[in-house]
Amino acid sequence: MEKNTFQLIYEQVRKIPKGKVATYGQIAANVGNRRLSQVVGFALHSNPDPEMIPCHRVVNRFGETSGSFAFGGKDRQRELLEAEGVEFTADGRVDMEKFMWDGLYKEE
DNA sequence: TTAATGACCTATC
DNA sequence: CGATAGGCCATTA
Repeated sequence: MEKNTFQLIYEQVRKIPKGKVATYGQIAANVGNRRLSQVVGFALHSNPDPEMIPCHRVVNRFGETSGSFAFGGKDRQRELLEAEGVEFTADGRVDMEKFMWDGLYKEE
């Protein structure tokens, strides 16, 4: 069982604590290469395992999804995050300054 | 197999 | 300071 890039990405996404959000670049950095930011989005876009891949906890650098969502709708994301305790701004974004995942670069 | 695109980010002009 | 272009990795057609 080899760990593909997708698996690594899913690992980070699953490790996101409830009530917080992480950015693609952030996850990519934790995976190993920050350039994988796009691949992270791709992994979630494909969303082969939505049951274990909380895409709603993953947002871009601005705190919002790019419009697409594999769960059922971006509106669903706001509901899910709000249910987790995440606050949203009038801009319709998540308060990254306070909810951005703290687990940065976990070097072993 | 090659080419192009992609839920991005960073650096530069 | 603001906007534009590029780049990187992987997937899909």
